[in-house]
Amino acid sequence: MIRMKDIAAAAGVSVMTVSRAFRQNGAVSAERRAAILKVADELGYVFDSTASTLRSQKTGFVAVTIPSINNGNFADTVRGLTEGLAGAGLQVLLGYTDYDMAAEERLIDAFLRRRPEAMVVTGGAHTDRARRMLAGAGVPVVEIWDLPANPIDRVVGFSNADAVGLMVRHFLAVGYSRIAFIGGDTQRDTRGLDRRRGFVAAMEQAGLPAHRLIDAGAPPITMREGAVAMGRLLDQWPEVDAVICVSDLSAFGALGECQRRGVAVPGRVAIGGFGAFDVAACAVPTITTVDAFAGQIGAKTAAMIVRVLAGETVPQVNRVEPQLILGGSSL
Amino acid sequence: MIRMKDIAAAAGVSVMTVSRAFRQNGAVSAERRAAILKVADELGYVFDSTASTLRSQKTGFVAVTIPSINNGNFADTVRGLTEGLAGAGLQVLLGYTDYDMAAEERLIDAFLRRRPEAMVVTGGAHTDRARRMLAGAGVPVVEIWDLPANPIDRVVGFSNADAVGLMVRHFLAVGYSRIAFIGGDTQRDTRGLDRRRGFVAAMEQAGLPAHRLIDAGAPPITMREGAVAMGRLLDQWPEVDAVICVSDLSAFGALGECQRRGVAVPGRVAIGGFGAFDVAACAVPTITTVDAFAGQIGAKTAAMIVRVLAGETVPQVNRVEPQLILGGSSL
DNA sequence: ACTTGATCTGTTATCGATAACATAAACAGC
DNA sequence: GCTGTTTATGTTATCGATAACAGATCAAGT
Repeated sequence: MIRMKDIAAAAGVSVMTVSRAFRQNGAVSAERRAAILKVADELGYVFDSTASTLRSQKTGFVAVTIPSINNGNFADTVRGLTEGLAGAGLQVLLGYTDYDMAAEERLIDAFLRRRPEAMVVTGGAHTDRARRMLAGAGVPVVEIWDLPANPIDRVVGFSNADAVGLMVRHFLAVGYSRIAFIGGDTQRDTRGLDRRRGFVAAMEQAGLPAHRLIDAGAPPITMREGAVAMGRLLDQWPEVDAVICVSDLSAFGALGECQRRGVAVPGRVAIGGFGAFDVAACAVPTITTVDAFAGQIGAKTAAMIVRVLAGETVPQVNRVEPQLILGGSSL
Repeated sequence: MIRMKDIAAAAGVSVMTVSRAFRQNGAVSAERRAAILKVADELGYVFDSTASTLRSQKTGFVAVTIPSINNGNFADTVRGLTEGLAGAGLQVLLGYTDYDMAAEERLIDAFLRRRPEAMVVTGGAHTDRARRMLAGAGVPVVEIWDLPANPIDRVVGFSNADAVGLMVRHFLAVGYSRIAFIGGDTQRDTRGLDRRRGFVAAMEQAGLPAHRLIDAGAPPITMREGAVAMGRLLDQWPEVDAVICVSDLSAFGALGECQRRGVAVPGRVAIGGFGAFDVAACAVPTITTVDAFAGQIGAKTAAMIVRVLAGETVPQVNRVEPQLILGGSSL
C-alpha cells in the first residue's frame, strides 16, 4: 500500500507538505498542492484515516444507536443526522439495539472504543453500566426521541405521553369515548410504554375508563401484531368505538383486521396511530396519526452536536413539538 | 484519558501483558488477566481501537453501501450482514447513496480511507472512478442485490429481470393479458430498470404487447408515487386488467388509488408488487409479490466475507432464488 | 539430570499520519 | 534598510496500541 512518504518522495517534498496538501486549510502553495494531488492520484494513494485519527485524536465519527433499522421514523432521524453532520466532516457510525438494553450496552461499549466525537442514543432508558460509560466518555451525549427525567447530558426529543394526549383529546372532541390502546406493555420499548401511560392519563383526566389495554407483544410491534391485537380487542371489548395504536404500523394492521371482519372504519371503530409513516397517509381511509418530526430530531441533534463541538454554549434540552395529523380513520 | 500504560503501572505488569489480557487468545495466566481487567475497570479504561488498528492493520470494519436506509428490504439485508459478521468480530459501517452513483462514489472514497476489511455495495452500476477504487482497494468487494454482467469481484444476488418474469407468467397463467408496469424508467435505480426490462421481455416472449409502462419518477418510488402512477395508468389505458409495480410500496399505493376510485382489485384490475414487504402481507387484499430473500442476501454475503477473509476458496457468485408469493390481489 | 516444548512475560521497534516547533523566504510599513 | 509579520516548508517527536523477538519459568519425557 502506498503511503504519504511514497507521495513525498515522488513529488520531491517532505511528508508534512503532503499531509498539508490533503487538508482544506493546509498552508501549501496552490501549484505544489496540485502537483502533490496529481502524483497521489497517479499512484492510487488512499488517505489513511486511522493514522490521522491516532495522531490528531479526531475520528470524525458520531456514534448513533437506534432500536431498529427497519423503521421509517428512525430512518428519517438518521437521515437528518447524517446530512446535518456531513457539513462538519462528521460521519455517522450506526448501530441498532433491537429494543434490548443489554444489546445497547454492548453496542455503546464497542462504539466508545472507536473514540466517537459524540454519542447519540435513542431514549432515556439504559443499563447502569451503559449510563456510566456514556457519562464518563468525555464526549457530548445526546438522548433523543424522549424527554428523560434524568438526562445523562443533552436531549433532543418530546414527551411521548403528551403526544398521545393530543390524540386522546381529539378522539374525545369528535365524540368517541370507549377508547382502547394497543401496544406498549413491555419494559423494552419505553417510548411505547410512555405512550400507553399518556393514553391512560388523558382518559382519566377526562373521567373515562382506561382499562381497554391490549398487549401486542415485544417490540418491534409490526403490522401483523397490530392485526392480531385488533382481533383480540374486538373479541374482548366489542363495545369499543375507537382504538389508539402505539404506531402507524400496528394501526394499519388493525385497520386491515377491521376490513377483513367487515367492521367499518371509522363508522363502527375509529383508529389512531403514531409516527406519520407513509402507510398512514396512503391507507384507505387515511389513518389519523401524530407526527413526531423524526427528521427534525435528527437535524436538530446534528446541529446541537456541531455547535457543542465548536465550543459554543447550547441549551441542554431541545424540544420537538409533535403535531396531530387528522385522517379519515377518525372522522 | 487512561491508557494501557496506566493500567500496566497500576497492575505492576508490562503494557504488553495488558494488551494480551484484553484479547481472547492472549497468552496470560488467568489470575493475572483477572487482576488486570479489574484494575482497568476500576480506572474506567476504554480500549482504544484506533491505536490497535494502526499497528495491527485490522480495523474490524466491513463497509456497506445501500441505496436507501428507509427501505425494509435493505434493512433486512443489513440485519443479515450485521448478524453474520458479528461472530467474526466485524462491525458494519453503513452508508446510503440515495440511489445516486456520484454519492456512492463519495461514500466509497470516504469508507476506503477507514481501511475496511471488505466492501459491500448494492447493485452493479457504479461510476468509473468508483469501480477503480473498489478494484484497487485490495480487499474483498461484494456486489449484492443484482447479477452484474461485469462483476468487480464477488456477487451475492439474483436476476431482477427473471424475478419479474415469474410474476408475469403467473399473471398470464391466471388469465390476465393487458398487463402494465409501474416504475423503473430512470437510470438511477438500475434494479428497478432491470425489473421493467424483465417485464417487457416476458410479455414479448408470450407474444403480448408490453407498451403499458408508467414512469413513477426518481427513486425511491414510494407509496404516494405508486398511487399517482396508478391514477395515470387508469386514465391512459383504461383497458388494463393487471399491473406489476416495481416494489410493494408502489403496489400498495396503487391498490389504495384503485380503492378510492372504486376500481375492484382483483375483480377489475390485478396488482403485483416486489420485495415481500410487510405491507404486502397486511394489505386487504394481500398483494401478490416476489420475495427476494433480502435477509438471506445479507447473511450469505456475511458468510462469504468471513470465509474469504479466513483464506478459504469460495465461489465468486452466490445466487439467491427469488420466490413468488401469491396474494389476494391477483386471484 | 538434561533436553524439549509449552506457557507466560518483557523489550524494542513500528504502524502512518500530524502537532509542535523551527526556519527560510517574501512582503509590508516606516 | 531595518524590523515585524505572514506564508511556505522542513524536522522531530509522538499518538496508543501490537508484531516480532527474546528470555524466563515450568512440566514432561527420556
